[in-house]
Amino acid sequence: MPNEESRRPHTGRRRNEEARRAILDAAVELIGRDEGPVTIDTIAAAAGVGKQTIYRWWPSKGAVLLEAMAERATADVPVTDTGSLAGDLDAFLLATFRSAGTGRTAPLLRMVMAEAQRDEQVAEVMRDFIAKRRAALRGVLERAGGRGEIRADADLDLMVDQAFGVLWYRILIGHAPLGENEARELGRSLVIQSRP
Amino acid sequence: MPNEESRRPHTGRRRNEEARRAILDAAVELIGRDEGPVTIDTIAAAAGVGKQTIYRWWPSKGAVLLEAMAERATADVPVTDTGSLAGDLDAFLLATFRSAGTGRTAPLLRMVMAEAQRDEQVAEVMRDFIAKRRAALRGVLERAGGRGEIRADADLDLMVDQAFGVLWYRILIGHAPLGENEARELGRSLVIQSRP
DNA sequence: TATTGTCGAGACTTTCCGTCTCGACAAGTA
DNA sequence: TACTTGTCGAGACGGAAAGTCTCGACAATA
Repeated sequence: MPNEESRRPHTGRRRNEEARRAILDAAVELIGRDEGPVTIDTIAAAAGVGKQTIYRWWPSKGAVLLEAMAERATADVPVTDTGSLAGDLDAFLLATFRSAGTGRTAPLLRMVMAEAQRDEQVAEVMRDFIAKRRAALRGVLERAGGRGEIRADADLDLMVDQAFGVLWYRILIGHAPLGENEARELGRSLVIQSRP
Repeated sequence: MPNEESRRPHTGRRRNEEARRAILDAAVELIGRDEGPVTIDTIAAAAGVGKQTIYRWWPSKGAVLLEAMAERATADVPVTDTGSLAGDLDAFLLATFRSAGTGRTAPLLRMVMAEAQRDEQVAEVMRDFIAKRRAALRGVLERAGGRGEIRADADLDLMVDQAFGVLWYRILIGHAPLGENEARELGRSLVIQSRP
């Protein structure tokens, strides 16, 4: 089956980028403000948009939130190279905790994770997102391994999950803060447990 | 205001223990079987019970699932004393992973966590449950600290969250297994990072 | 035997999701 | 300029699920 896009150039009115931004921003804004329910109807109303405009471009509410989350995560957490495992971990974890643990983002992450549990389509995209974040952190560890900073029998995947596990666990339960001190202490414990 | 229970002894028909068991079991069974939706109606029907009988004793579906989860966790994971940190951690983590990572329980945990994100009442009880689990593991670490097995500046709360963080993160995302090997490897990394 | 509270069953209301339809409008085509 | 195509905001609509309410039956106690 040939691709229909290639047979015929696009006709008709184009997608409104302003509507897309308004939807993503309204969703995050509603969740962060924490006043009343966050539904497709309230998001559409807050964005000044019809419901169909949302469903035309996203399959579900979870997909909207997931896109907003991914947008922020990739923009806020670049991978830097300081030359040492301790430095790289500190940079990565500080940026990650700052981005995820902050006021508007944490409630967003909570709702995305909840949606992923009851919507297999959201879970699918979520796994892709998670895989990318894990690969970024794993890259930091592998680079340190190449410098001889990590013992040979260390379980890198487990270390990655320890880091993101603490992050998500604390976000979802809310029993402990996610600040700079916590990021640094976590980085330190990962360095210690992986030393040759 | 005096307690009404103390003024007048209970009269009328008593709570049916068999109905309670049937409700909790039906809920877990429905979630584990993963066929069709798990709602208050389907739980009531599967338990052979009226909806009102559920709402008389639990405020929401999440509360039912949370009770079923807590019931299993406390029964399946006793704290044992082997005399060494490595042994105690192994016993605790093996029992925990066996209980949580297994077929019927993991989907239950997923749904409870999801409910806790959108129901503050469930979240409240959830935090109590989590606090008890964390205290159990922290007790293991403190006992090891008393034996001089842990460095003085170790962050015990962070270690606890690393363990449960990995558990929940892998349950919720499903990107990696939660078997005996993983439990042992996790125990090993916690021992290494906390050595004096 | 009378009172009290639980039982199973199901009707009912409310909320939210997701689909469908409408007239208006914008972008490309003839 | 007309015509075609697809998006826009708005809202009606049906279905699913939560949670409330009522009913007659039944069990435990006074």
